[in-house]
Amino acid sequence: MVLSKACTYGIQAAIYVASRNEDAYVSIQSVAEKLNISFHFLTKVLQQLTQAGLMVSYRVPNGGISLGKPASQITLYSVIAAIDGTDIFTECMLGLPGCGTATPCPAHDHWTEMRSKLFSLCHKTTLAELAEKANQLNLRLANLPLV
Amino acid sequence: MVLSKACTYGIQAAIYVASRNEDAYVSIQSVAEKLNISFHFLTKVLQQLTQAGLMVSYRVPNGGISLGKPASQITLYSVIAAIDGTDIFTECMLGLPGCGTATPCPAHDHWTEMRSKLFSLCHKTTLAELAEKANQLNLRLANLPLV
DNA sequence: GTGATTTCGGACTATTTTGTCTGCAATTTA
DNA sequence: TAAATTGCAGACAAAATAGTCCGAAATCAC
Ligand code: FES
Ligand code: FES
Repeated sequence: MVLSKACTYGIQAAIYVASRNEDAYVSIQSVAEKLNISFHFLTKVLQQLTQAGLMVSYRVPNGGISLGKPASQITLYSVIAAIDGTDIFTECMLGLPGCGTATPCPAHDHWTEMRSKLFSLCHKTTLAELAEKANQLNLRLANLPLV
Repeated sequence: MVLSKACTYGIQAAIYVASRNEDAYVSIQSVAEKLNISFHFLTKVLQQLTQAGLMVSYRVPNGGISLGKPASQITLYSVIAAIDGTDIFTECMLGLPGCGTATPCPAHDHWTEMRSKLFSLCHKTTLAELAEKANQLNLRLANLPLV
C-alpha cells in the first residue's frame, strides 16, 4: 500500500469536512460513522492533522473539528506529510539509504521521475478540488461495502 | 513505503544475479552477504521468485539460484507482482474497495494517471536494463551504511 | 553408500501498524 | 455550580509485516 491506512482515513475525513462547505464544527463521531471508520482510530489520526494546523478542534458540546484554513490552501501533500511523513517523496525505490544523485541505485532515474510526478500532483491537488469533485458527482468517499 | 521490504530485497537480489552475466548458480548465502540482507529472510523471498518461474534453484553443493529466463525478459513488474502482488497497480489511492470508473473516489482521475505511469514504467523496465546500469556505473545496490 | 552443501518448508519471535478502551480536560448549557 | 458533550492522551490488544531458526530433502563428490 502506498499510503498507510491512517493516512487514507485522514484524507477521507479531510475531504469530507471540506465537502460540507460549512464553517460549523462537525464531531469526529459523525465523521467516523459517515465514512465507516473506527471512531477511536480516526480520533488519533485527526489529532495529527490538528497538531499540524490543518484542522482546528473545539472541545465542547456541539463542537468537533473544522478546517484550519481554507480548503483551497490545504494540499494533499500537506495532509500526507502530516500523517505518513514525506518518506514516499524522498525514499529510494529499493529502500536503500541515502537516495540521491551521489549514490544512485539502478532504478534511481526512473524512480525520481515517478516521485516528482507524484510530488507535484500532491502539491497541486487541494482539498477544495477534491471536495468539489466529491460533491459534484456524488463521488464515493465512504469505506462502505459495495452492495 | 511503496514496496514492502521483502519486495525491495527481491528486486535487489534479482538485479545482482542478473548483473553477474553468468549462467552459473550463485548461492543465496553469498547474495545475502553481498547485499547485506538477512540470509534466512532472503531465502524466503527468493522462494517466491523461483515459484513464479523468475528464478531457478539448484539444491546441491555449489548450487544456488539463477535467473529462470533471460534478464531481458524479466520485467520489474513481474518481480513486484511475484512478491507484493499487483495491488499497488490496481488499488484506490484512498484504500476504498472497488476502484474503478463505476465508483470513483475524488482522487481517482489523478491517481489512475499516476498508477498507469508506474505500471508502464515497471513493465518496460527489465532486469537486463537495471543490471546493465548497475554494472556500467558501479551503481550502489547493497544496503550498506554510507561511510 | 556416506557426508557435505545447498534450497525448501514450516514454526517461531520481534517489530510495526492498526484498532480498542478508559479516564481526563475543556467548555457550554441549564 | 452541576451536568453533559466533546476532543485529548495514554495504555492496551490484535493483526500484519519483518526477521530468525531448525530440520528435512535433494544432489554432488568421494
Ligand atoms: S537511490 Fe534508489 S531511487 Fe534513488
Ligand atoms: S476509486 Fe480511488 S483511486 Fe480509483
